[in-house]
Amino acid sequence: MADHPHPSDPQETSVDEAVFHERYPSRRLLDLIASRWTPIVLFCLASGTHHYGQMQRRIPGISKKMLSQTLRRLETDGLVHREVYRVVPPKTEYELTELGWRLHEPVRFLCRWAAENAEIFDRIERNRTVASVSE
Amino acid sequence: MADHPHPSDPQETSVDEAVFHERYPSRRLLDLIASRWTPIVLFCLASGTHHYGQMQRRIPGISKKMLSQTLRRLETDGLVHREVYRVVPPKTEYELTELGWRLHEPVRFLCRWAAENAEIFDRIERNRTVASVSE
DNA sequence: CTTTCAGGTTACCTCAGGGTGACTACTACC
DNA sequence: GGTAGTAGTCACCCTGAGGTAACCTGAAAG
Repeated sequence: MADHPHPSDPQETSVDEAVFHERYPSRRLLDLIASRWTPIVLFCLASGTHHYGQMQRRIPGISKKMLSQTLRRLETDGLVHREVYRVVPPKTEYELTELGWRLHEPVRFLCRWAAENAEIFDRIERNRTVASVSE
Repeated sequence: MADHPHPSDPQETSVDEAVFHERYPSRRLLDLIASRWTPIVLFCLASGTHHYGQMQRRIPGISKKMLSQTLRRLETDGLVHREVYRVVPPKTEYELTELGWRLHEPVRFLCRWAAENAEIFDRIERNRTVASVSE
């Protein structure tokens, strides 16, 4: 599948070597923010410490399962701190760690860029619908 | 699933309304760059016009199917221009459109940020392996 | 006795993204 | 007649992300 590099083409160094190998930071960053709920949860916590139920209310459409799953992943990654209070009824608090705050930065950039360039996405959508009509 | 907003909590406006609704630019941008091969192909074409086979050689691990599928999606979205030369053997050229170039911008930012903050991902990986060992 | 509340877990199902391998077309070259 | 080279498509399968619904805990309140 991965061909031998073409000896006859001098400028043909692989893209992957440069930036997108699985273990390169760019790929890792993409993997982190690509999952559906991660950036949303990150954003939610960026506005302050939250309880579980509070987050579920603030993020419409998220299921309990996905909320805990996402939080657990972020916790083991060290991006979110989870503080459990052994009271009845239970109480748990989530907040971003320093690492979490740093990751919030590129996500915030993406959102701002997307908002400022919103018209790009309208153009893309138009292209897409034109294509599907004349197909 | 999505609860009624809690009337007793004044600051509890939904995160989704703010930035991550399906139709909001930030979500659209994420959807675009989240798929495995899209940013790679974008990056590859950012270094100049390419032929199909040239790209397959420069992007190790990509299958013919995913390469054409990705290129087709980018084409119908208007991010990539495809020029077919009806010669034998066949020849096709791909290049970024103006729209494609604009989308290359945030992707490039992500890569640069990731490279500059590479140590974050090492820390995350360490956290992850520690967690899996003591589990 | 059973319902409520917060904060979950578990089992089960679906669907899309992605991978593999075979096959196509057309001509030139050996 | 066979094979190579380019640019694909097609049919099939597999995996993992994500969704749904039921269940659990433990004390307190009705």
